[in-house]
Amino acid sequence: MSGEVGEKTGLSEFEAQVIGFFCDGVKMLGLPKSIGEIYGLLYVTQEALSLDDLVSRLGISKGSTSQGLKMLRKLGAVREVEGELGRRVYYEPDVELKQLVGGFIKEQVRPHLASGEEKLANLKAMVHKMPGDAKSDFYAGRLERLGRWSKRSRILLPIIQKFLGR
Amino acid sequence: MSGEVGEKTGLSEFEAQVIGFFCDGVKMLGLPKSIGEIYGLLYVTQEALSLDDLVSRLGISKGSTSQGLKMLRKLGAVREVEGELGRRVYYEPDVELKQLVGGFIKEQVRPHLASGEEKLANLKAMVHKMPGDAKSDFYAGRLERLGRWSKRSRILLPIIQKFLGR
DNA sequence: AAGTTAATTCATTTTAAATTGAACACTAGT
DNA sequence: ACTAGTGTTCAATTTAAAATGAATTAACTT
Repeated sequence: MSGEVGEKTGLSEFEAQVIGFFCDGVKMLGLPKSIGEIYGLLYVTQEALSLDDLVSRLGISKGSTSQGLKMLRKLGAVREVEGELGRRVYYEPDVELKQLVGGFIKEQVRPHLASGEEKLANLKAMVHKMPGDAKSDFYAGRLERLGRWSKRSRILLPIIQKFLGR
Repeated sequence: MSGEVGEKTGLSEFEAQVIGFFCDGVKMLGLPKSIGEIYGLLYVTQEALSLDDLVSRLGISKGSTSQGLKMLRKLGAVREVEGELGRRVYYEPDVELKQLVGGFIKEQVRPHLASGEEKLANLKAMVHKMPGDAKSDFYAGRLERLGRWSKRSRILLPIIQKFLGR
């Protein structure tokens, strides 16, 4: 038995399945399973949940949960809500696809694209320093093409966001 | 030292950097580094290369290379070209972004989306069998929303493809 | 300021994924 | 049908990523 969702003590079959759904989803996006578990449980739960609620219901460690919430906050996928009494923080999910995708693009996609463009610039500089022979012409052509890929991707992102925002 | 590109024997600094560029790229897409190395070397090389060429220049195993090429073929990211003499197969990269994205969507994205929709259908069935109380209404609402996410993603894919195809 | 509860950090452990390489399979040539 | 050259498969290993949990920090209470 391999792909189980924690010890899922006290999770209904329905809840466990929804959580599994989100685990698959975040895996596809290259995020850790725990992120899917946390967001998944928040998504199927009407009330806001605290870190300790998540730990005890999901049966995962406090450390994972804390880190998972940190990431989810950065992605704008959860928001903190006022805890009734005491200083405990409660979380609820942001359920707007627009927000979720926006956060993912901003935090995960754009940084990679940016570092790629940086590397590309370095490579172009390297080709410039080469003797201008047939091979360096070939290289220049290939790099130019990569530049076009990068540019298109950059243009595409806001289109995606616009499409998903209503 | 951690993020090195193979033993890169006989790879020029320029080639190694281009390969690194593609390694980062495929990592972002959740594909193994070896895929990036193979495609990367094909991308910076004017001549078509055989499996053995890739093995010896990249310093990775035959097994990885064979599996990597298999995946790249399935993605439509490389094509076989006639080997001069002998029965050896030579590969060159498909450098059209349209093709690459199309293959990735077809092979990696659509299957996940499809299995997600399947799971969603199961969940909807589960809610139907529940007593019609406030909680099941909440569940139904959340599942409906997931359905909209899924539908939108499905509609978005061809838009992306159209945008990237010229 | 000592005590209490909540949350974070991070060195270690665990788990999952990718890589290896030897055995196997296919094809062509002799 | 044997041999040599190519390519694939898959059990075992390695590597990278994620999870754990004890120690630490922060925030509040009395």
